[in-house]
Amino acid sequence: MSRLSTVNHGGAVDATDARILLALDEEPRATAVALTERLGLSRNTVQARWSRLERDGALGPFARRVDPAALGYPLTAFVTMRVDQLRLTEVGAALGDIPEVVEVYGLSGDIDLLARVVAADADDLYRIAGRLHAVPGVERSSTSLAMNQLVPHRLTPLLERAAEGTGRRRG
Amino acid sequence: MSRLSTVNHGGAVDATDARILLALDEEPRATAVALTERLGLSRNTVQARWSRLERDGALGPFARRVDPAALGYPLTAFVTMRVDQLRLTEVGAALGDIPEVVEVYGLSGDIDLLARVVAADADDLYRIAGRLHAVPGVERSSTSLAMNQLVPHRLTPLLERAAEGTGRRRG
DNA sequence: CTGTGGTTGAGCAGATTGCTCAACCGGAGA
DNA sequence: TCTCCGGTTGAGCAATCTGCTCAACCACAG
Repeated sequence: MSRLSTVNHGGAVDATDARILLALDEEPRATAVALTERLGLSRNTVQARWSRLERDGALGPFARRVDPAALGYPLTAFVTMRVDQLRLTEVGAALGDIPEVVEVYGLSGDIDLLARVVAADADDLYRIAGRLHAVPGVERSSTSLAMNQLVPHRLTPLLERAAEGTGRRRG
Repeated sequence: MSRLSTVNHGGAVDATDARILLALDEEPRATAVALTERLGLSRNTVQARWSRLERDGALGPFARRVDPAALGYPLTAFVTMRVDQLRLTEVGAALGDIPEVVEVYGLSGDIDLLARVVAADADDLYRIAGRLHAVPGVERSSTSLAMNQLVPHRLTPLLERAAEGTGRRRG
């Protein structure tokens, strides 16, 4: 395998990939041909890399782009939990059964779990928070409502950084 | 009132939209024609709704699909912070200047801010955490490493719920 | 020097898109 | 009940794009 601008394997994204991703970020519905022109690459290259990114899992599921607010869940809250470590798996499964639980992380430190939940309104959130708290194995939980997004989700800065040394691989 | 392709306004997603989104989730590169067949809708409908979803902001930026790990940042951590409320905006801006800060929420409760950060490795994380802590206005911060994802990010359950009363309009 | 792998340009049949039009259909309002 | 309105549908068409294959290049590793 080469290293200079390699369609690398394993999950790394090189500068060219990053440029493709940035272009797609600006124009999600762009065709391969459009990227070809914008990036000055050949269509073959664009398609090969794009396919690879999609296949190698560098791109998460499409649903990540869906805005919960548009779906009818304008409220977001974070629930921190302390749980019985022996029942961690069980708790994870139980949380997974709650549709409004969007994601759950196991954390280091004195908080065991962090769950991000969405809700239709305050009552809904109250109900959901209660449901989380009631999960067997959960010893304590605390719910914080997301009041505003100081920094909305973004990866662009990192993509731009990755795109900088165009053609170069990571050191 | 809006007239331009108004399936529903404001950002609500109806059952048909949800079905389209679910289909796209299964096959992100699906063509409109493919969706047409899979969903039993006309091509016109699919295209009109898809365009609307894209334009009305029901779909977040493409970059949300990019996996930080593939980008070279396999570590995720959550940093909770208490800040000088008067300097909240200032702090937000400062956090936004740090590329590894993927998103920041202002929270209710005794924790003011929750930042999600990604890092290349432990050292990198340590450096970034330090940088957050050093932001003027930040009084206290605590970093927790995301050890594992008990529930990986997903919206499918909510989409399925929304898709259920197919043919029914928003409530 | 040679093998390897990524990139490029070319080509082609077939699929897809963007757009427009007319006809339908059900609900809201007159 | 009748009429208007907006969403849905089917159809059609030119232009574009995709999927795939090939041969030629090029830089690097061995």
